[in-house]
Amino acid sequence: MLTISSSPASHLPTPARHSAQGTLTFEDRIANAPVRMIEAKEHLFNEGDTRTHVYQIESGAICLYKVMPDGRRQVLNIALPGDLIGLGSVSEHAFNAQATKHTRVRCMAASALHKLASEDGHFGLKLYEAISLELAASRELLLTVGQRSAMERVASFLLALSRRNARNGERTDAIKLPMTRADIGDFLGLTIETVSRTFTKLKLQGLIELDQSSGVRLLDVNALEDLADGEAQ
Amino acid sequence: MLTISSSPASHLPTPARHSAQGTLTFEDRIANAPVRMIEAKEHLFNEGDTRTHVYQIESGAICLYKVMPDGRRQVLNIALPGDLIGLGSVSEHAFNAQATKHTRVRCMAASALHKLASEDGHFGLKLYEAISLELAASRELLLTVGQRSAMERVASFLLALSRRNARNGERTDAIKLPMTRADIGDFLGLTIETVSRTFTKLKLQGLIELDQSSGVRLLDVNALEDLADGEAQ
DNA sequence: CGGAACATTGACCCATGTCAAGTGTCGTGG
DNA sequence: CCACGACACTTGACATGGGTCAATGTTCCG
Repeated sequence: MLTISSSPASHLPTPARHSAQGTLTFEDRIANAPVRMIEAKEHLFNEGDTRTHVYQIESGAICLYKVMPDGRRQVLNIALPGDLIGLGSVSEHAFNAQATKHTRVRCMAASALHKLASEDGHFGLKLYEAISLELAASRELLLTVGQRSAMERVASFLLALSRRNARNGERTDAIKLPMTRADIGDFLGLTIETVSRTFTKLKLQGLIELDQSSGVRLLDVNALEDLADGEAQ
Repeated sequence: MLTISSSPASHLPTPARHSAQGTLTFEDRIANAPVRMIEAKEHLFNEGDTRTHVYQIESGAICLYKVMPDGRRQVLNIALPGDLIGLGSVSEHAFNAQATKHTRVRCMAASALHKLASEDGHFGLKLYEAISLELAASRELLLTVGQRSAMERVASFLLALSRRNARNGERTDAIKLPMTRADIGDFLGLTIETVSRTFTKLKLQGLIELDQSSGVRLLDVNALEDLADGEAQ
């Protein structure tokens, strides 16, 4: 099942309580960390930058991607509100993080996180859980990009966004795409043209409805699921 | 840079020392964990199985893969000696693990690991580091599968194995492929035929030499690197 | 209103998939 | 030691999904 972003700890209820050691919980700390605003197209960090902070998205969307010397681009994830980005143990970022729209993030110093984790095992396990969800999402995307057809990829993608909405208590049949066709294409390993053609094909088949190219209504979720799983026709 | 398997902690020197709390280090524990033997084609675990253990490979190779209902298969990683597999926080495995040849693994109960991590932050950070390397490798593979051509994918793959050899102090210009063309194909998102044709193409270009289909000699690493990075011709 | 950025659509092409023979290579049993 | 079968790999001929290039539409914002 394709997943948009890792959706870590933040989605659990986050009561303001204290851990055994009397320190603040992971959720508390993030919730009170300083905010930073990023404009559309602005980069939060680039590949090769020193990993200074870990961020949690409050609103907006951040596109995580890698580029090849000739400009080919692979989007690794599209991080949405609630998601943590920048986790990892290597001292430099291995990818770029760019806002697709006006975005607010909470910033926590990586060194502070590291210190807390080494002092409080439960805190460290939180990081471990968060990153292991990211890994699962990355592997799911790998399956999609490596094995599925264009139709199947786009169907998987739409369902992933729908599930994401479900988790946030928003409607599951109406999706607002927080990114361009180019971002979707580079996420799914397709060109803009193929993404566009695939949307129209899905529309002609009566599975979706398009509203101004960034609004999508899912008309037949079951059919989309069969498609995504390669069980169509 | 494409990486074969995550290559975690185990590659650091592993002197038998004790951590601050007087408990054994991660490396000590793994090194003394019970061994299990697996025959070629046998599964270590399957998708959906309860995550009971974390394993470290001593010898052999384990192919990690996901399958779709219709049988399409994506190999996520090919774990080699030294690698940890089965890390993650979800209670069930999200993929299958199958030996490609006779393999020895060390087994550590996941519950014990979890307990140790919650008690000793440094121990937890080790897990975090190990899994974050896996994530980086998975994302690198995603770039390869999503953006590179067949030639570029195979070149990246061979170089990944070569670097892997380098880290183990083995020769970097002679590679023994521990898996079939089918495994390679499903790893790179290609068919067996395309993998085979690509090998012969590389051979005709004088970049590699083949010995009985599982031995590969790299004749021009620089050219292979240019190829892998999309900088050829 | 005008222009830039984004999206759609069409025509064509090509890299890779599919299908179908072959050709090793290896292990087993006669 | 050889014959045989199983399996993996290679190679060829052909088909096709998705890429490329180019034109047109649409949306949005100054």
